[in-house]
Amino acid sequence: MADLIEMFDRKVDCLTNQLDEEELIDLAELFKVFGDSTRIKILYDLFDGGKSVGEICDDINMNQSAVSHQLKILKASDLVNAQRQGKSMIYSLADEHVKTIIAMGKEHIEEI
Amino acid sequence: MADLIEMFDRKVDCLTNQLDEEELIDLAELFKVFGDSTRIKILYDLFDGGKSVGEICDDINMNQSAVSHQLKILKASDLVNAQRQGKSMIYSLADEHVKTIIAMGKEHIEEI
DNA sequence: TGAATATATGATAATATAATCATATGAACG
DNA sequence: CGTTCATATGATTATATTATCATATATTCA
Repeated sequence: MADLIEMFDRKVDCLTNQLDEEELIDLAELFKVFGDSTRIKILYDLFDGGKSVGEICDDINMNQSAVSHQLKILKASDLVNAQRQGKSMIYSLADEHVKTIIAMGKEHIEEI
Repeated sequence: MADLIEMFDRKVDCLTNQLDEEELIDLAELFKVFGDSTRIKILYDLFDGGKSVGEICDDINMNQSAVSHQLKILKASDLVNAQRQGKSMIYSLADEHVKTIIAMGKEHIEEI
């Protein structure tokens, strides 16, 4: 029941386009995840499809432990999915939002 | 709505112009600015127009010094503009990108 | 000019974050 | 099983960040 009420509240928020304090805090949490160069390199590296941890390490030139720690954060934020394939773990972008969010940021930086 | 989708597609296309490491670091810097709840509250508070520091403090319920420090960071990132009006400083969003970036984040959060 | 108001700034302390190192877990295969 | 390869995790340390406090600067107006 609480779920329903919460869901309803979210719909209403969406309609009125108002964000309450808690949502703004969640938003900040989300952007904080994008706000680290290692993580954003990982995300960008995954733009062209799923990759193993080892491949990511090679691509962005960071050691395995650092990458693994950051992948954990990305996964906890639902920005990437993980899937085992033999000895490897294949990470991939969770959805298209990741791309659009990065695209928006890029646009701002380029001062279009 | 179709306009929006079209716009996002264009942005994503824009991403095919590859980002180099330095640009990715700049991007992370930008998102880091959005990744703090005080700053994002300030930005959101400015959605409906320019406000003085005092008004912002009241709206988001933070003390003047904290707000001023964060406004400085927002200004350095070109996310807000400042303009003196008598004894007050009026801060306003620098451009529409701020709104679209926040809107993208909101959409991601709501779709989980 | 001097008081009052609005904002900015510098120093500090508390907290958060990320890379590194060492080690643990898990899968494949002889 | 035991070894090897791939990834995850925990502890530690170095660095970054933020709110707070005290104070400085800037503007208006009597």
